[in-house]
Amino acid sequence: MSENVGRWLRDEIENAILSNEFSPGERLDEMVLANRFGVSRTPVREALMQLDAIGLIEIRPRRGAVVIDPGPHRIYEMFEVMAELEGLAGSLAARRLDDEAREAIAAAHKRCELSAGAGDSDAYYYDNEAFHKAIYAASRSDFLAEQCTQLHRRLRPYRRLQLRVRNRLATSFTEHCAIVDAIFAGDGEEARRLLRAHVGIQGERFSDLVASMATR
Amino acid sequence: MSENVGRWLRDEIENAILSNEFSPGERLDEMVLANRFGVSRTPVREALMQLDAIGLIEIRPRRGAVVIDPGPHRIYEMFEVMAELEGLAGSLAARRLDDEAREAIAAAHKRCELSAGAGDSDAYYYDNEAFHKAIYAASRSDFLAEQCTQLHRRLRPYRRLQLRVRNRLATSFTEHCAIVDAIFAGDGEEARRLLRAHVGIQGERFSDLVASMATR
DNA sequence: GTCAAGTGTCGTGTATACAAGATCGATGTT
DNA sequence: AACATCGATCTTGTATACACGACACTTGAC
Repeated sequence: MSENVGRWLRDEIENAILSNEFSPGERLDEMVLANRFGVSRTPVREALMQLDAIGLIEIRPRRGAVVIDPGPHRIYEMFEVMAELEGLAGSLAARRLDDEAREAIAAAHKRCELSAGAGDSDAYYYDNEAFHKAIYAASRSDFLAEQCTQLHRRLRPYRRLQLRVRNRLATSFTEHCAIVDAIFAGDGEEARRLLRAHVGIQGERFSDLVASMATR
Repeated sequence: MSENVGRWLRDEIENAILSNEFSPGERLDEMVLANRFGVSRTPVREALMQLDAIGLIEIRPRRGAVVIDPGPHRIYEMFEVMAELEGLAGSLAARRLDDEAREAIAAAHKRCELSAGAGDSDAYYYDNEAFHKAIYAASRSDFLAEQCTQLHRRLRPYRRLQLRVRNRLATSFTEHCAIVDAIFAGDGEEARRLLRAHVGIQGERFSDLVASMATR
């Protein structure tokens, strides 16, 4: 539990939303949440205000809070922006790479290889996350790293779906290999291009998924 | 005044911070703010929680809120990210341009020409903002437009300093011309490159400014 | 039978009260 | 004289109380 209840609740509710425990469009009743977590309405409200500011929920005056449903199109837009930011991170990483960052990326890449080889999509999910975070760190831009991490979190639920798609694990790892090569070679533009494609393809795959579900 | 006091206060305090009325590092006392705006502590706290979530202030548990001082390096990082996002917006705008967006950009560009010609840096400041917003809108990506607008706001105080630099007005407008040409020609990659440079140079100029002040 | 208006109930918005921790100063000791 | 410890005061964190608005249900009229 964090130092103050409000912040703890924010994380709790945020996780509940991102893990789809609270579905998009669902109403978040302050008293229900307060009872569930055994606190009063005050810290619950503070948590909700913060989630509203972040954009995870919407508080309509006098009408309560609902979980925002980004909708397929907006999710695609988010992937599009994410692709650009990851591309920048890769480009900077290639230019600014030092031994420490190199080791971190190599280690994360190695773990991805193991979980991809084992076909363990849950394990790969986490190792993949660590791999991308290693690249953010290597960019040596704190602000960029924060922006990427935040978007990564927001897109987590939609990304997770895709690893179950046939062959995506192997394809993803192959793309990682090329990315690592480009970064280690110091080729910033190539790293940018590859990462942009690597992330962008997830947005497109997501679109395909939605389209196939809509026409089903 | 917005529909509820909390949201109104958030905007009010946010503006006060962005216009440097509250300086970086300054302590924000809840009671002082409450008295100043004639409300109780509750909505003040809600506003502060939101500003904390956005990253404008930091609330240290039991020790109060202070305005975050990004520091020159982080501001440079923010310009770097902004350059990338504006580049993406320009690239999308070039590809997706329709008549309405074309008109909006042309009109905003025209106003920039007038204020630049008059050497009116205050007017140019606002016209420039409108010009960039027209490009965000032309990108037809709501999420991207929001991200750009948010960063634009955050960087406002630092951007404003620069228009006073000698010849920056004319240079900026010249860059705008090339950007408009690329977008209207449908050349996404050129628009991306030009916008990236246009925004990126502001980060570099800011760095120069800081450096010159530090060695003064 | 359907639609509209009014009333009641529920939930949010703001204020206030109380509790707990942090800071600063004073006093005592080394 | 300087440092540490204890205490008072001030500020934040949480709870509770009250007020106002929204929504739903009921009742009456057309």
